[in-house]
Amino acid sequence: MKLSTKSRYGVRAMFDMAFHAGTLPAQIKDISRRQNISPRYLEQIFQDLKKAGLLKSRRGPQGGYSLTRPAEEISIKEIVLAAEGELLLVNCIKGRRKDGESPPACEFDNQCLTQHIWNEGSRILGDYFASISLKDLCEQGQKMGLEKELDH
Amino acid sequence: MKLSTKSRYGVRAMFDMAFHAGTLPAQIKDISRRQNISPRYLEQIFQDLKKAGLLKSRRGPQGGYSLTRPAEEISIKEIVLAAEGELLLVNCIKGRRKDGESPPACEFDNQCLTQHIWNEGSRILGDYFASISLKDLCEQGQKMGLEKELDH
DNA sequence: TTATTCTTGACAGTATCAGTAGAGATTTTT
DNA sequence: AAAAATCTCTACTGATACTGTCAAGAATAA
Repeated sequence: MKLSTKSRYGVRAMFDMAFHAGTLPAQIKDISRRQNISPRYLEQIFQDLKKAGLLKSRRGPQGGYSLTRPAEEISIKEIVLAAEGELLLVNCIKGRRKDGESPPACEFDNQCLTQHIWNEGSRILGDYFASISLKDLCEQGQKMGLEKELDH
Repeated sequence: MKLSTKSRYGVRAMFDMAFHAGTLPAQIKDISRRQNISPRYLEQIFQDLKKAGLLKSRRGPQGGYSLTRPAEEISIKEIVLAAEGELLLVNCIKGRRKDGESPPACEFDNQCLTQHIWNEGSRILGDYFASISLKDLCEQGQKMGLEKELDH
């Protein structure tokens, strides 16, 4: 029931980008240094975040990554979702495809009382994460007196 | 971010016991048959639930397990807690022992903005699980027309 | 052209999960 | 006292996912 480090690093990295944002894209090496995350690993995470449409990139000198949207429009939920793949406490019924080819669902299917609990729990958690934006984190960081190290 | 099968099986098994409760203790073999859970694995889970004080046991013929408290006084949170060991989305700060020997905490410690989010998420999830009792599940099971198979 | 930076895919060690298994302890029944 | 039923404890195992590392390549700015 633990979040993977991808989620935690992902959120930290995205916050870092929003907090230290300058005019030029932020680079892996700076983010990984400030956040103490393995740069090679962060690369992978950023690919996930990019696929999810949260980041855009630019190669070459002066290149790097930048947020695709303003910080107040990016929620923790989106980041966790992109990093984790999904936000479900159980695997029971995920899928439920329309083409009839349903994945190996729980054998109790709709008769399962506990299914509802896990789904509701997932929803509640997702709603909480959705209620927090990167901007919220930035404001909190400023209150705490975190130093801004402007990227360029 | 998935719950382990211990939690899911644990809740199902505890519900099963509450729902089919007779005068004598419920036995592993009956519960595992009805819930389609490996009996040897369920043994292990029940040891955890027993250590947590949710179950009591009796050996020998006519022996088995029974709930230590009425179904309305046992919440899903307690079961998940017993099976999962803890209800925390991250490992960052758990521990914080008083003897100074603190476990390897997150290097950012209190400066970590995201820590608060994960802790709050854990709390919210725990509160939801705490709001549901085994009795609630039993009532729902009755509404759904689940057949009771009284143990003895 | 060169240096910089992201991109893609493969690889590996470790830990955890999910389950199996065997031998032992306790209790009831006969 | 013996036998059978049931829980108890510990160890083991195969599969999977997690948490990285690494190498070679592609794009871009200077």
